[in-house]
Amino acid sequence: MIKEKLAAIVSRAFASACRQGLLGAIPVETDECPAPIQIEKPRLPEHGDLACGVALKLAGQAKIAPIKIAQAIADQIGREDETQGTYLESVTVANPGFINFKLGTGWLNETISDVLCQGASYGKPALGAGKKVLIEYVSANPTGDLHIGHGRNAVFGSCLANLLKFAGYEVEEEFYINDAGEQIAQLGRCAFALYRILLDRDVPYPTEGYPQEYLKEFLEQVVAQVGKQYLELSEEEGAVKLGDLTMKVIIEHQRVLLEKLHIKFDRWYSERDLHAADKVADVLSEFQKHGMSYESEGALWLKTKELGDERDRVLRKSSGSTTYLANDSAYHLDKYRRGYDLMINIWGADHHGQVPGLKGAMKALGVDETKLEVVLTQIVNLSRDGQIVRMSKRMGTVVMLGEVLDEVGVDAVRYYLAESSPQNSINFDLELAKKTSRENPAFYIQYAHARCCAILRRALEPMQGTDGDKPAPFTASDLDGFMAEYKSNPAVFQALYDSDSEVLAHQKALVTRLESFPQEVLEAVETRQPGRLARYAFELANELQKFYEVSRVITDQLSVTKARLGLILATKQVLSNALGIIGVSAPERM
RNA sequence: GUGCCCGUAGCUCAGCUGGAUAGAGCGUCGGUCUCCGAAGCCGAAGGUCUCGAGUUCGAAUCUCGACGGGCACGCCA
Repeated sequence: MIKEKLAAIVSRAFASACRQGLLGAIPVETDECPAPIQIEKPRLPEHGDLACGVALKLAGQAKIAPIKIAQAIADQIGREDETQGTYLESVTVANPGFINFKLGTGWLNETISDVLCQGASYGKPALGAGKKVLIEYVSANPTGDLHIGHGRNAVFGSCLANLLKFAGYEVEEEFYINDAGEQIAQLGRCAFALYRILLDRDVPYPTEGYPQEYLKEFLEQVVAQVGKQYLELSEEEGAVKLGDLTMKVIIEHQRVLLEKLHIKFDRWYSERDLHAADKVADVLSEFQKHGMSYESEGALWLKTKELGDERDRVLRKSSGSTTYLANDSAYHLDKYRRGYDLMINIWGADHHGQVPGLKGAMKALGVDETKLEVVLTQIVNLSRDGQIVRMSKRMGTVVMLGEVLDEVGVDAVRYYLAESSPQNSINFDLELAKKTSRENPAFYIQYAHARCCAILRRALEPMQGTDGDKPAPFTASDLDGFMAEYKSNPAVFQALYDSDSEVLAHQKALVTRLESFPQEVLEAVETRQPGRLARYAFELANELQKFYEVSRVITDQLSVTKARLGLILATKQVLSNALGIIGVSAPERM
């Protein structure tokens, strides 16, 4: 990476300047720069391609003006062998103490060559190698449809999984089904009543529970499957039977919907299995063994207050049934025993209050709780015609994920839901998303990719002109030959640049953007923010468009055409890599 | 009442391990196709970064306090 190479150069220059006693109060024997050397892209183009502000940070210790430090360091740089020739065009110093670099084309050309050599692996960091990660997300209750909030959780989890896979982790994606407990019993009661109502029986619908409207479509499917055969069951048996049938239909509905969003789980983990394998009882005895639980008022409590929570929490109610925390502890202990290096849960922010309890439980079990990360995704506010639609299961105004998908399309939904950082809420206006669907960022990025493909097709097609048709510029085997050259000789790319400084700036900007992809990936992984790559893809698309406006790719000069075709191929590759991580398709034409 | 998240252009959002004149998109207004996809590009207008203190040579960024919005505080799940 260029930034690293520059940082190394600055670091050597620092040591050299230091030895010569040019850095004020900083001792001459200091070899390691006491401030981090960060290379950044300046906001303004006249400040060069890259810049380093380390002199500002050293000013305090050196007790001399930052500009003098910058000058002293910059003076050392020209003497390095590596900077001779094509790599660095200029090194200048600017107030208040920045060192500004104007890049030559050496590294840029190597970047393009690198992209083409590495292809779909370009930008892949090595940090995940050999590490196993479990990402648990969505985990919606099997009692109803998925809404847009689930969609956000789903898209975020899926993008994070893609990102970590790209980074070399061995990733498993898991959906935890809460298919036990009181909510399922309640679903059963509602389902059995609605079943009979749909079959013209006059029975009362439970006042407590899920609204009829909400369950109707699922019960209609159940009726279609099983007919009248359960009509005469007792209330108790009917609730169990219809609850199970309805739940199956709902889970299948959720699975199909998620698949439409291009999400496929490796495992659907059932809470019932947890109970059936006595894992909840196990975890309770583990707590006991660690001396972390006690009985009081007929209930069993976990000593979470000792472990950073605000109070102790109940594990087993006086009724004898276990709490959500106990079940969840059992589930997470099971995850630990499966041996992952990292476990990430994606939860809706409305569950943030559970984090201390679960973390406390993991501490109580003596497992390394830092292996468990919980990412909270804030809510999605949907609006329609500018009116906010509140999401409440009790109201008929809920907009379901399926509806949004049908209206806006998978790619746009994934892009919009992936783009924002999880801790920020999203305002998703359906009418706006539809109205601007041709101009939305997802489309724009795809358009850029399609444009690259169109140019490459052009290179292989006969040219039609007013003075008659000309044969196709190149054949497929010509392009294969070019590719071999691109990979082995970065100098072929020298021909792509213009001498006009404004045009040259666009050309360099595009390559520089390709160059920063690996860094973007690294930062996205470290901060668990795949959304950064969505925004990166947009910026790359924008650089391509600017390049395209001023740089004709297919020209009558072979060396120029060859170099620019290579750049187009590289841009297409990186767009595709970035889109792949956020799960948006990269179309050849549109 | 307590805890967590958020507050940046008319709207939607970046930037937040402190650094140069705070950036995009949409919307608005104005340019731009005999030429590889104009679904594009260029330009203009639009900001006391909610407010107030503090730390600092320097704060949208860090600290504290207001104000505003959201969420959570069960022997529910």
